Amino acid sequence: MHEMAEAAERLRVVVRLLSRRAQVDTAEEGPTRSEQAVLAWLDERGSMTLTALASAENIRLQSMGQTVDALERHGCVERSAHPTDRRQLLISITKDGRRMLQKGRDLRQARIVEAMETLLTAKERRTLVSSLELLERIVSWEGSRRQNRQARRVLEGPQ
Amino acid sequence: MHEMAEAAERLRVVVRLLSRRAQVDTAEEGPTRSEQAVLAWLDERGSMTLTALASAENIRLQSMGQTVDALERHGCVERSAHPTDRRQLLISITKDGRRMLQKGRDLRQARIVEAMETLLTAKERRTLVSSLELLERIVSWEGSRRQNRQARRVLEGPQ
DNA sequence: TATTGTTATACTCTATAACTATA
DNA sequence: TATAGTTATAGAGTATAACAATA
Repeated sequence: MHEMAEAAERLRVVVRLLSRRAQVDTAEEGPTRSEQAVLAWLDERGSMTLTALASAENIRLQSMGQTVDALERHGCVERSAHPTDRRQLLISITKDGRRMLQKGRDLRQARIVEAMETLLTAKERRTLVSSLELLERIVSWEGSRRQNRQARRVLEGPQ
Repeated sequence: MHEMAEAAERLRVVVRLLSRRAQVDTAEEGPTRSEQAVLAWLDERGSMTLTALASAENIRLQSMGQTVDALERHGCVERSAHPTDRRQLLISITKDGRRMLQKGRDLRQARIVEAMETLLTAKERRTLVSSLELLERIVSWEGSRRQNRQARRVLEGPQ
């Protein structure tokens, strides 16, 4: 029991540090992390509404609106009218957006791949890969007690 | 080669989601995540200067100043004069600070421990624990190409 | 001159509240 | 009345720049 509490603590810390590093590593260049996530969804899905994007990322509609606004200002996405429901707007990725997506992937992966290859043995790399599935399971778990105040996340998406 | 790029991508995504979950899970109650980290350092080390805290968390002195200011306003830490060097201020945790630290630990760990115990088998838990050491190694790696513009981090601390 | 710290300002990512337009 | 989206505002967690005090 104590053992899992300690593991949870270490996980929390390392996640916070990794998260900050991811933020710092791509400053100045390429899309921000949340922009990157949106571009990846649009690249995979073709086009999505704001509501769908917000639900996919498990954030509020209004928060997603700000990210999409920024992407639109940079010419990475476009809004277009929904064919039948005039309340909805379909958001799609542009050619420039795809370029940004690739640039973001390259920038973000470079350091972490180098770290994995430099620091870990082949066996350790396998352990790490195995644990990814476990972390993904944990992060998509909704908890047993209270429901989130928000709609279910759709976690099977890209980034 | 491709395999590690994919692993890096998955790691990046899961870290971002875990990080947001950690943010959301403790809203409204207890210390914020960065306050929590500072309280944990002070609890372990007794007292530290602002510079030492900033270096420990690998953030700028000015950023740490803001976190410490907030903690001081809430009565969780105190500043006191350094015995010999009048430029330095020693920051230490108060009794209220220790209470907050414990509260934060309880709040933050509850969900993740429950997830680990509910979702993972004993073997999977061992895999996860093994991978923590690997992630810690990766996050403390400085990279081979360019040096960070910042001082080295001291990573062996608590949270 | 180098080190420690403060103050001012800004950006990212998320939130809530109040609103409009359409179904 | 419910749903899709916008606008305004705020807080957490960083950052940089310019400064003052002390070593």
